[in-house]
Amino acid sequence: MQYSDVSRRSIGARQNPEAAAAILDAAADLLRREGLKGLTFDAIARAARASKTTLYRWWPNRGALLLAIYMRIKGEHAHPNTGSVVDDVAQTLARVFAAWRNEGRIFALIIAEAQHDEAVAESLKAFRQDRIAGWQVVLQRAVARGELSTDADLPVIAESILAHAWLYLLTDRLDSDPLTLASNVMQPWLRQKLS
Amino acid sequence: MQYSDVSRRSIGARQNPEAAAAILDAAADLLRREGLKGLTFDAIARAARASKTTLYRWWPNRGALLLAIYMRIKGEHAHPNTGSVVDDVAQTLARVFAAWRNEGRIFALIIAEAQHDEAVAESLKAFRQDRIAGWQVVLQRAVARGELSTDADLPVIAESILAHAWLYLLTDRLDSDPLTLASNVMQPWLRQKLS
Amino acid sequence: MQYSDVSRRSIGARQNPEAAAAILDAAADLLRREGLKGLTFDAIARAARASKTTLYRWWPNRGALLLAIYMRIKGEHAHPNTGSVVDDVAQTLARVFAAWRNEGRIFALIIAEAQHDEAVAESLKAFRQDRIAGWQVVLQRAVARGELSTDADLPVIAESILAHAWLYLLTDRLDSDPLTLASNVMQPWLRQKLS
Amino acid sequence: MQYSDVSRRSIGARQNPEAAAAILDAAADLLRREGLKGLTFDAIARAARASKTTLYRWWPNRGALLLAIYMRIKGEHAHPNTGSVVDDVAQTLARVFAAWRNEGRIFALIIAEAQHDEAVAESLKAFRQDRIAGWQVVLQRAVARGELSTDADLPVIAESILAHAWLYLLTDRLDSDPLTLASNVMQPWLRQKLS
DNA sequence: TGCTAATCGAGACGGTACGTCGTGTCTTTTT
DNA sequence: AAAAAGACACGACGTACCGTCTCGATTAGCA
Repeated sequence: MQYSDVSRRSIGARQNPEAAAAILDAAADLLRREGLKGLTFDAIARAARASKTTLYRWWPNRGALLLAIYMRIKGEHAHPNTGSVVDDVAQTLARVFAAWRNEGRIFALIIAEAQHDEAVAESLKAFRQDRIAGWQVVLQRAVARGELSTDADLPVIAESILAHAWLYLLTDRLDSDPLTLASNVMQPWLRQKLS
Repeated sequence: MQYSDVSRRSIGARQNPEAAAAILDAAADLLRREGLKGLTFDAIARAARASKTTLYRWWPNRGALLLAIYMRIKGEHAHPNTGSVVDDVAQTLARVFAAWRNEGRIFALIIAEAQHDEAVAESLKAFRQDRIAGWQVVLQRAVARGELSTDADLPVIAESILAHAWLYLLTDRLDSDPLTLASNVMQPWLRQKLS
Repeated sequence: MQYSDVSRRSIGARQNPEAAAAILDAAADLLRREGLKGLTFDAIARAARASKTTLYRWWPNRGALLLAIYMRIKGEHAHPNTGSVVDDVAQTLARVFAAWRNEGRIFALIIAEAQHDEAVAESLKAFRQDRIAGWQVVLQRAVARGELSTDADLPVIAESILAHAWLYLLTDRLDSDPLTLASNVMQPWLRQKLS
Repeated sequence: MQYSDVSRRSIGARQNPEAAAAILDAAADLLRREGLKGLTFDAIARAARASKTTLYRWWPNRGALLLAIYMRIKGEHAHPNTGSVVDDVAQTLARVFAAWRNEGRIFALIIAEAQHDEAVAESLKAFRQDRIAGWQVVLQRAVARGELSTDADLPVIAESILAHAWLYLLTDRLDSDPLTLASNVMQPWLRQKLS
């Protein structure tokens, strides 16, 4: 099956963003329709009327492509600011879990792919570090509010959140209540515990 | 490279245990030497001097084979009792990480396989719940010692430990210092916090 | 386009002659219809409903395949025995030229292929030596008849005939009169020259 | 590997001879170093620091390019006059074979290319007829000397020499002894035969 | 004792994907 | 108008794995 009707041309000695867009569209579509097994470079090229060379020029391996698909679908998001770090975490987890569910668990597949593909592992590492950094914003606000101690090890907390999120993804529990999870994860770090 | 020197014969109208053993040995060995990529049915058959028919007869897919390898390798183990929950956790993590490293990260591949193999996912779930239960022993001793509050949610703590262990496995950080990790994970739950 | 309707199965741990036959049929057909450019391993496999692996198992390179096609089309032939070596050569050349014409000049393509493919060159060399040996039969009869001197260097004469035949093939003169050519080539070697 | 260090620029609305020269140099060099397989438009462009556009503008196909390379390399040469036709032929063959060897057997590739390129075939035909005419000079001297009969068919003899030369080229036997070949080819035509 | 039935090694088979390479066309920017 | 540069669609290359199959040899248990 073919995704685009027409193929594109070169636009000179530089990469054509239209090609990348068409490829990602076709790939995301394929993934949704056929699952991970159907997401081959051959099939994507066929569907996008692109050449495999072009695919490999943009993304040198399957993992890079998966990450690109993921990034494109995920979109941007700001961290919520509810005034409570537990709620902030809960809301963020809710949004992330929803996204993971809708995308056919692409992200789980990326993690799986990283287990036997060095390059994917590398890309995933960079992505993970970016996410860890992202959580710091939320946590720093909690410190400012006095919810967390000023000497709390924020990267450790961020990684803990991430570890739980991944576990829930990998064990197919994305339907769990995010608030409960957020509470379980964050509770021990809070300064004033509920009596 | 070839694992067995001689090939086996049929021993009549029943399965030959030697064949199964040779196959699992060869598979485990391949996994250690060549990594996850090299663990193909073709390569295993070649190395074990077995026929693909035999492999497929016993283990119809890669997931089944992986679980068989893992079950064969992993042995039993008791939880240590050092008098400090952080040390207990650290020692256990050290042992688990060492095992995971030596096995060529089979367990990571099983998690990966579970992402697109229902049967493997099911087996993995049972295994995970067993591990969670196992941690309770260590944590209950900590409660008895007064390190943890009596109303601490032990399954939540156990799952937190597991989440971090998995994260470290999946992100290829099995060489990290187990004590640091144990400390980071357990610290917030301890009763005596630093003022 | 597809040549065979059904694909074949394995017939055990040995090559299936039906597969080879279907492949050669499809290849010959493709060559006739599409020319040398269309004769790719991919296209042949597609047309014959065979896997590329099977093609490569039988013929490791294009030249070997070309030779096989040639051999299959060419068929067997005995050297004529007219009582005159010039006529024998003329008749054989006539038959060879006719075959070369009908086959879309496959043999010229084989020679061409041999110019940049070591393996083809090797196969062609073996074939050529076989042909040289074949000519000896005709020449020995001529020696017996007294047409050629007993100390004539038969391989040299045979190679001379072959050189001329190749030249006519490669320069697209297969329509030339074989008797004139035979006469030109053989005349100087004959013992009794026509006055 | 790169043939030119710097790339050239346009010299206005006309072709840049430096570009043509660099391209032919690079092509000839590539042919010598990498063989016929390595002589691709991509590789030439890379080595000559030229753009493929320029290559295709000047030589629309491989045959045209090959002929250009050959014309550029081959120089002029006179036929030797040793007093013996066999030696004349031997010396000429020696020179031709040496040239063919040094050129990376370009001429063989031209013959090959002519098998599926009409234009190349045409050029090759003209070249061949020129060579036949060239041989007449040598043969006429032999007639004058009495080595050949006055009613010998010189074009036939010339073509015979050429047929053998081509055969040796195409079957990769350019290292053969030219004197033996010349003797084998010319012997039967000589007037004084060994009794 | 001979027959049946299942297993074994072996490896060919049709498929399909891989990642790379060459082809000929194109656009852009510079001269 | 020509030059370098290089992206593009296309499609072939040769290899690897997959899962299925057929074969001939083997051997235990049943008749």
